[in-house]
Amino acid sequence: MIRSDPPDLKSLQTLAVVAELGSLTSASTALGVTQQAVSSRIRALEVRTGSPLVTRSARGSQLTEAGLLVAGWAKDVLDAAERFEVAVAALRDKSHSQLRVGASLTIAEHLMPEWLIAFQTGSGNPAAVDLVVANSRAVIEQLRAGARDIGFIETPDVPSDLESRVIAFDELVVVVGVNHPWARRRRALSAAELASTALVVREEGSGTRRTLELALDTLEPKIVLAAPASILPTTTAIRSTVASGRAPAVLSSLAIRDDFTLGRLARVRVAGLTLKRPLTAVWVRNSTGLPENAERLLSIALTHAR
Amino acid sequence: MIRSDPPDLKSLQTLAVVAELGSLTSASTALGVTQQAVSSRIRALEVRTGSPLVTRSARGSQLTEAGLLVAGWAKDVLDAAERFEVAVAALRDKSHSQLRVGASLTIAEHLMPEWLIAFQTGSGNPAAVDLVVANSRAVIEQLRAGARDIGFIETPDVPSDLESRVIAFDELVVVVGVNHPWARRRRALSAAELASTALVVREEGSGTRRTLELALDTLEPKIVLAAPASILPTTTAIRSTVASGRAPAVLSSLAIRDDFTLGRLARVRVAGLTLKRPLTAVWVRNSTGLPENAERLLSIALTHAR
DNA sequence: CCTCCCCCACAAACTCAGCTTGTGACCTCA
DNA sequence: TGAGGTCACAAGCTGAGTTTGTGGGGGAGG
Repeated sequence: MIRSDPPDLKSLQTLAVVAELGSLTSASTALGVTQQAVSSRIRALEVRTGSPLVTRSARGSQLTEAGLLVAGWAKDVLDAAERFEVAVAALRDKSHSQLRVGASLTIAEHLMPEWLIAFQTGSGNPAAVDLVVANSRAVIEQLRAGARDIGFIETPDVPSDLESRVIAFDELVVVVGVNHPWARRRRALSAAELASTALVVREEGSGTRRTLELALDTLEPKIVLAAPASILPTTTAIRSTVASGRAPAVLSSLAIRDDFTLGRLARVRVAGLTLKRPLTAVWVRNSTGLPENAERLLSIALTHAR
Repeated sequence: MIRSDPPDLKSLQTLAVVAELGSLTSASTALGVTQQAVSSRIRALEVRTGSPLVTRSARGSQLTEAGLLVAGWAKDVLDAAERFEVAVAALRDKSHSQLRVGASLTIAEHLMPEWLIAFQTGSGNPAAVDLVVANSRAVIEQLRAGARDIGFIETPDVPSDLESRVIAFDELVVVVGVNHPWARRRRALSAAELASTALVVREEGSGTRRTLELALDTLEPKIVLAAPASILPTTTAIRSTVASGRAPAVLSSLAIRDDFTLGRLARVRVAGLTLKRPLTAVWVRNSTGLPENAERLLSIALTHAR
């Protein structure tokens, strides 16, 4: 499990700025370091990639073909880092915040970072966001107590004393490692086949497991889930077990987006079984209505979920 | 343009390993550093995020609620970093490679990293990939000369002496900054409106600009493009100009995926104008057929493009 | 209850990657 | 030809992150 050393984000950022400004010197002033520091960062990147990345001239520096390519790849990493930063900032700025948001874990993890960036970008006033992560029940309690302006939860059971709006649907999907026989199946799996197979699951009481049991329960004839292959505490642990091992798992499609596109996991379709649960925005009903910032975040969430 | 300091990937990786292994000490051996180093990295992350991330005990360390959240966000960054690493490795390993790939810039930049990860992950033998980036004509020449095993290009004009297969379609889209009036339009733009507006464009001869001119040319009555607002050399430069400024641009949908989800750019629909161009895999027709590795990359490309 | 073991925190010394400072070569443009 | 720009090389510095060394504390097992 010894991966290679991760790339240095400062160097990647430097390359991006050089690409934008067209010279090492101007990039150095923009970054607040000396020209030599920029020069050395770029050189280090060139050593690491094994190709010249910029053509230096007396009139500035242009990216080479390879440089453009690397800069493009670097942009993906830097964008991901920006999402991370904004999300963490929201977690930290619990003080003097102008918008207090509650969210369940899946939403906070996989959707909120994008929403928050759009929230900060879209408007002139950079409102401080206070994000609290809790399960659906706790989010609802905090809303009622006036401790949150708006909440995002995953359960279908929304109390009637709260306003709510469905944002999107989270689908649970069956996934296997790419070497699992099911990965090459053409025909859809039957619900009975799935239920009779030992799965890797979260501990009892987890939302995803409960949703699966409920869905199987509605089928006729009733199907009971086989004993699990193993019980693991986190989604991440399940993910890596499935990727390397032999047992399938049922996970939120939000949680496995990357693994799917990266080819680490394969999705298996199941006939006659849809495991959807709504992602819902909730807020308290009162005369003043939804605060403006909360309103904006809600509309962003609706837009992004499409 | 002075962004905040980027996060330290080593710390993020450390958090991920701690989450997986359940103790700082075991994580330290996995990472090849001392327990104190791991402890200090986690502590630094905790200072940065302003919340405790792990609960230390005599039996190991579990992630807190906040820790799980941060670890989830960190995973996105680490995955992006992995894509970067693999793509760069392909660029560097020009020697003793078992698969020689040619690709045009857009494909190499936005699709190849994912394909390469799947390529390395999916099979037991980690073949060295030699990736060369060039325009479509150069890729075709290299294929004919036997210098490449397979190529991926963006033009519809595939010579008939080569085998080819369409992978997907790249669509050009009209984008504006989020504060641009078009961003709030409900009705689609007309082609004439678009053409009479000054755009930010690549220099003459660029593929995207050519595609736009051709599409407008097929309309009846013929529409001629207005003088550009500015001419910029790279897609990145166009992107930031559009994001902050007043002029629209026409860009590949692949190039602006992130800006769109991050809320930096907004897409504008144009009535009666579809700017699609095929992304095509090409290889030489010969008796031995496509080498096995090239075959695998092709099928990965087909799968991922869906 | 005591002892051993494992896990983690604290403190001080170290070390080297990356920075700044200082300088010079080179190109371009007027 | 000189002035103003760009970038590279060299040497010293500096501090963030590391190792080394040590101690506290909680569980497990006798």
